[in-house]
Amino acid sequence: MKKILIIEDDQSIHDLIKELLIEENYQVVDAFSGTEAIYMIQKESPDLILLDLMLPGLNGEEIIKQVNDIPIIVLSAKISMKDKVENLLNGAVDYITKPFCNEELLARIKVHLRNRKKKNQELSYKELTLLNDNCTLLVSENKIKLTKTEYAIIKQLLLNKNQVISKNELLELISETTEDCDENSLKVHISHLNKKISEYSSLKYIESVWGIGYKLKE
Amino acid sequence: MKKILIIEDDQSIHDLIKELLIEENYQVVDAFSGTEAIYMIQKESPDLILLDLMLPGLNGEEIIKQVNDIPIIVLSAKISMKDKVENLLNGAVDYITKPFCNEELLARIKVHLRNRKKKNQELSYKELTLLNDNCTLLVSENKIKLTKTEYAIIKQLLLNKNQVISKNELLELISETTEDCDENSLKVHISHLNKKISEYSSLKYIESVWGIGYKLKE
DNA sequence: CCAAATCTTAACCATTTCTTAACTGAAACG
DNA sequence: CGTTTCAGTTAAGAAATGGTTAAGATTTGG
Repeated sequence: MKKILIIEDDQSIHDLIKELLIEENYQVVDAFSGTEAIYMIQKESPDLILLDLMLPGLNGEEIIKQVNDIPIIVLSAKISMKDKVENLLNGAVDYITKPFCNEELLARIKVHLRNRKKKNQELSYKELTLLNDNCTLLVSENKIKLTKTEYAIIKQLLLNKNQVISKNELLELISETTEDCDENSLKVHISHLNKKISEYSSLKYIESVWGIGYKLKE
Repeated sequence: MKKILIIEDDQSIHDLIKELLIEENYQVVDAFSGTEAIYMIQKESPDLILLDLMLPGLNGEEIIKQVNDIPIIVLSAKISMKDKVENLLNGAVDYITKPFCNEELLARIKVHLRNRKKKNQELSYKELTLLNDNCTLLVSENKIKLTKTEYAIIKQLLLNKNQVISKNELLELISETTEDCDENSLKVHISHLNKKISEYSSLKYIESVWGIGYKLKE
């Protein structure tokens, strides 16, 4: 499921686009100002960005310059050829003038998502780095091969660093990967994980919180 | 120097565009009919195609369907949204309605050449080189003949070297070539591929990642 | 329309991973 | 201090996955 960031301060237009995208089964994240946009790009790393040029805070042109590897489609009421050409040359991949036709927007979104593979973003915490390949954990440069369940578990812990995850929550979160996993099975997986990590690190990374669940050691 | 193919039967428009592109230091090749276009695409393998839809011989829509990995910008007087959307979905990367502004055309050409540069990778890896003929893989000078499904599989693996591709993803990617392929069938194809490659190489190139998918051996 | 090439199906076995369950140790609590 | 409950470790067996092969179905090319 592809993730699209809508950067648009006009609430009604924003909602309109959002509804359209959700109907087409895209995951949508929102930003209503330039500064919020930069934050959301880093936090969510969307697959594609729809950008209105006139924004409070940082303006659209600045955002285009700061983003490198996510396709940006500019949606703008500015129809001057100078704007259009400049933004395309600066890094936008398309420029659609408002008002636009929904079908055309959707078609152009598909064009730019086509063939694009999701960016390789890595999760990390201290010496640990989880690669985006579903099976590798780095412990300070050393590659450890994980099973898909172990990968799912450490991924959730890394996504929630500094927080305790209850065992039920964790089981729920990994249920897509590993269906029939109960608490007993979970503690075996955690044990395996700690054993694998301890081969390359003196820290015991996964800590249990008595009666509640697990978290990464501080 | 990038090579652009202009497919346009109207001589005056054709010349206009050609002049514009040459001024911008592009190398230009010409086609004035659909059939000539197909011939020129094979002979010249241009980096980008500018395509007028209404052509003698094969029409533009057919050309779009036949071309896979060269970006096509449609230039058309047809302004109906249906045409626009259909052609974009069928494989065109952009659609500019005539009459158009020269600067916009140049900007959009740059956008799509830029995209292609990022995407375009050599289809080779260590001793392996995949020829562009849909059926030949070189293993250090030795030609191996592949079936179209085997070709599609190794192509996707080469396009995603250093990454694990899940079996579902792989099935999705080759579905255009081979429709009714399931996981069982896939593992047979992979087995055949490894067998063929192993005749000329001691490395086992296609590695399975247990429970996840496949990747090329590091 | 036939022969050859290719693809899918299914069975077999080897391997990896997961779960189960028993045992041991530690924390909470009266 | 002893009991209870939870956590960690371990090993064994169950289950799932991958590789190989061959047979039959389907497609392709002459």
